Amino acid sequence: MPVPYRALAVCGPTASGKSALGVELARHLSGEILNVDSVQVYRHLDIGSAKLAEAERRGIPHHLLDIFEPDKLANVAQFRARALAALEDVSGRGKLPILVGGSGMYLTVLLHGLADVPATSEEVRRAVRTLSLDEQYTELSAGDPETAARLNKNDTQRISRAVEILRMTGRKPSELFAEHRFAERDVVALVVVLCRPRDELYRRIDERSALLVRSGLVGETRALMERYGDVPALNTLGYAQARDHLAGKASESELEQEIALHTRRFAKRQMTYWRNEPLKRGWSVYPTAEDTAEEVRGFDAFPERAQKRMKSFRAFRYSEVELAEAIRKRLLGPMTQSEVWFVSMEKPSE
RNA sequence: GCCCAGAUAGCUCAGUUGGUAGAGCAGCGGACUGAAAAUCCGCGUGUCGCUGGUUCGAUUCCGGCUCUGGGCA
Repeated sequence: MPVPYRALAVCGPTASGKSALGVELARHLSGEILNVDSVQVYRHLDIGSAKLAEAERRGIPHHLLDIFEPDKLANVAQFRARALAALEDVSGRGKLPILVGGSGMYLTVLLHGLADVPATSEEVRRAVRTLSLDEQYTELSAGDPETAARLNKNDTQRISRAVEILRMTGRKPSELFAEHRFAERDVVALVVVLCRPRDELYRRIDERSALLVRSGLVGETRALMERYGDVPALNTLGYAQARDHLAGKASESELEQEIALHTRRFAKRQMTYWRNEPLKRGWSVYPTAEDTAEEVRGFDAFPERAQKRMKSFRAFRYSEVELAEAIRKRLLGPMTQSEVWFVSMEKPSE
């Protein structure tokens, strides 16, 4: 087996400033950007997915953007294949690959691989979907009681997928996943998770939502709908709300608020992911209990009582230059497994 | 200035014939193996405006005060 690729990753919730930070770090560390965002991989989904404009990329090469057509459902397996190729390319030219994006599963799968299951078959998928959810769940319960017990009866996507795996392989998903356990180590990454106090993050989300609408999200959505129809790629943040707006379900001012609302919820799910994923994957986590680091939470936006229930990230506070220097030093040393740094920036990077 | 109505969760409100309270939205926590910006699960988070009085006990009844609407001047 070849030596694992080594990479830097910049992750964290949406609107935290990952893209801009990635570009800055690429400039300091002689790196190139590899997109790890499940919507930015689509061609023509530009405004709604908040792709960096050419000028904002500041001459840094960006890979894995615009690699799929909107009417062909992208998936994490295809992404992984393209990403490994890009890693080889960038590493081979002596540049540091910098993985930037908010799609947690895309990063997990890039680093740890996927269970050995054949690609989604449209035929099987169609056949499974002719069944009601109850019928699918019954079939799953018979074929793989363990997976049926693990999944909630309402989890349409996972139940369908599990039944597809059963039918395609004749094997239980629970066994296939147990054999794999994300045990591959094709990429060893230093994962920087960008943290912000929640009130600050939510303010940025409000601003971004307004900006998307002002920049022409509705027009972009209309054009995409006319060209491709109501494809799954448009069942995503911003586009889904713009679609409702076009269908007359929401006014323009409601649109902005709806986008902000759904974006906040998404950001919260991302924070849950990054808080909990590193330990599950066996990554080293910094800061440790011994490190002096500040707590990052929603200090100001919520009353005392709410704070008690809100988990915080302990994070190192860096300026961009200090962070780049710390990363450089770390990457010079040996790294046999991935590690994650929770980091907050001294100065907003946008 | 006077009259009326209101003041309960972050917001809009319900409720307690006197035994410290519950809905919606917002919010918070979690799951996650080929749609992951998707999909799904769990959780009320409270000085019942302040202050006296009555009472075993007041968020509830009574008085005063403050604030917010509306009306009359």
